[in-house]
Amino acid sequence: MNWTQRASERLDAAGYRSGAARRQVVELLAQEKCALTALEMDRRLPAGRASIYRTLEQLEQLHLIQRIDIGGGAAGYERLDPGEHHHHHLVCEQCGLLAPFADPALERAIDAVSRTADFEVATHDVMLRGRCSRCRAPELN
Amino acid sequence: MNWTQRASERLDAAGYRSGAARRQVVELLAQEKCALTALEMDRRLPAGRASIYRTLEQLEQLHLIQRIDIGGGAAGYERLDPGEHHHHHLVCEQCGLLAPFADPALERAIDAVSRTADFEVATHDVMLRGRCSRCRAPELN
DNA sequence: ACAGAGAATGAGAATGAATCTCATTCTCTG
DNA sequence: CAGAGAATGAGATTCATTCTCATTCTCTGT
Repeated sequence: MNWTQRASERLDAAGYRSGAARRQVVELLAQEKCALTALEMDRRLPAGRASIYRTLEQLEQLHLIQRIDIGGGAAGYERLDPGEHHHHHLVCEQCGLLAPFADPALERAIDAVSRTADFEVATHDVMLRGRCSRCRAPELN
Repeated sequence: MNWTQRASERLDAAGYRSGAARRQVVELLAQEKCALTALEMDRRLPAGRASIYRTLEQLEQLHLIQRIDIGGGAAGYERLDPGEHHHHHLVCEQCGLLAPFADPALERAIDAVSRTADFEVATHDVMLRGRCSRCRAPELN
């Protein structure tokens, strides 16, 4: 079963109704490999902004997508597949390139802090910022 | 030498001129213990918004303050002292409480990833989100 | 001291992201 | 297949941030 099907089923099960806008957003997210911003979706789809944000909110609540903070006050959204494991991102401050990475030691350290803290930790974000290899080789641009 | 002095000296050395707005921002940041948003500063100071943002940009460039992303599309700024060691934050998603924490194992894991990555990593952010102990004990509110 | 070059300031307009409003359209259920 | 009420989307609104530019202020050189 692919992500599109899983998402539709879970949305239905949660009591939401199916509509044109929701289908468009789910399909776009299903195709895309990396994170997309809400306004980028608004540009690419005929659906209205409000419906796009509403759908993203529902999908996030059901853990079907992950919202990631890509500097500049904007958020990106990407598909969350059950098999794929949890990962974080490297962002190039020059060109905006987003690259995923995963590291068990990092996750272990975060889990340890979460257990110790006087907080009920629900989620965490890690973002490494710098320059990608492309931007470090200016003669290529 | 305190932070206010250090900041003023470094700003002067960088070629910026001293003005009323800059002094106000530096003094406010010097007093405050935790992160402040730019608009909070705008509310508390007679200085204009534009000057506040300009000063924050200069201070950040000189590593005299640190900009931290406190969800909701807003940024907080806090003083960076040379002696104090690097730390991250826990944010309460209910009341917005910001609490600092530091963890050597976490830093080691991040350094290891940074070395391995095909990126020249300059900075990193870690944010743990959840509910603070106060918000978990609703009878107290 | 002080004049002058040009940096700093701040009021308000502009931009960008996200949220809200509400009349209309569409989906399911009975 | 009718009706209750959810979904939709155009546009207004809010909030953070950035930009513009006329005015004020800081330094530097004399």
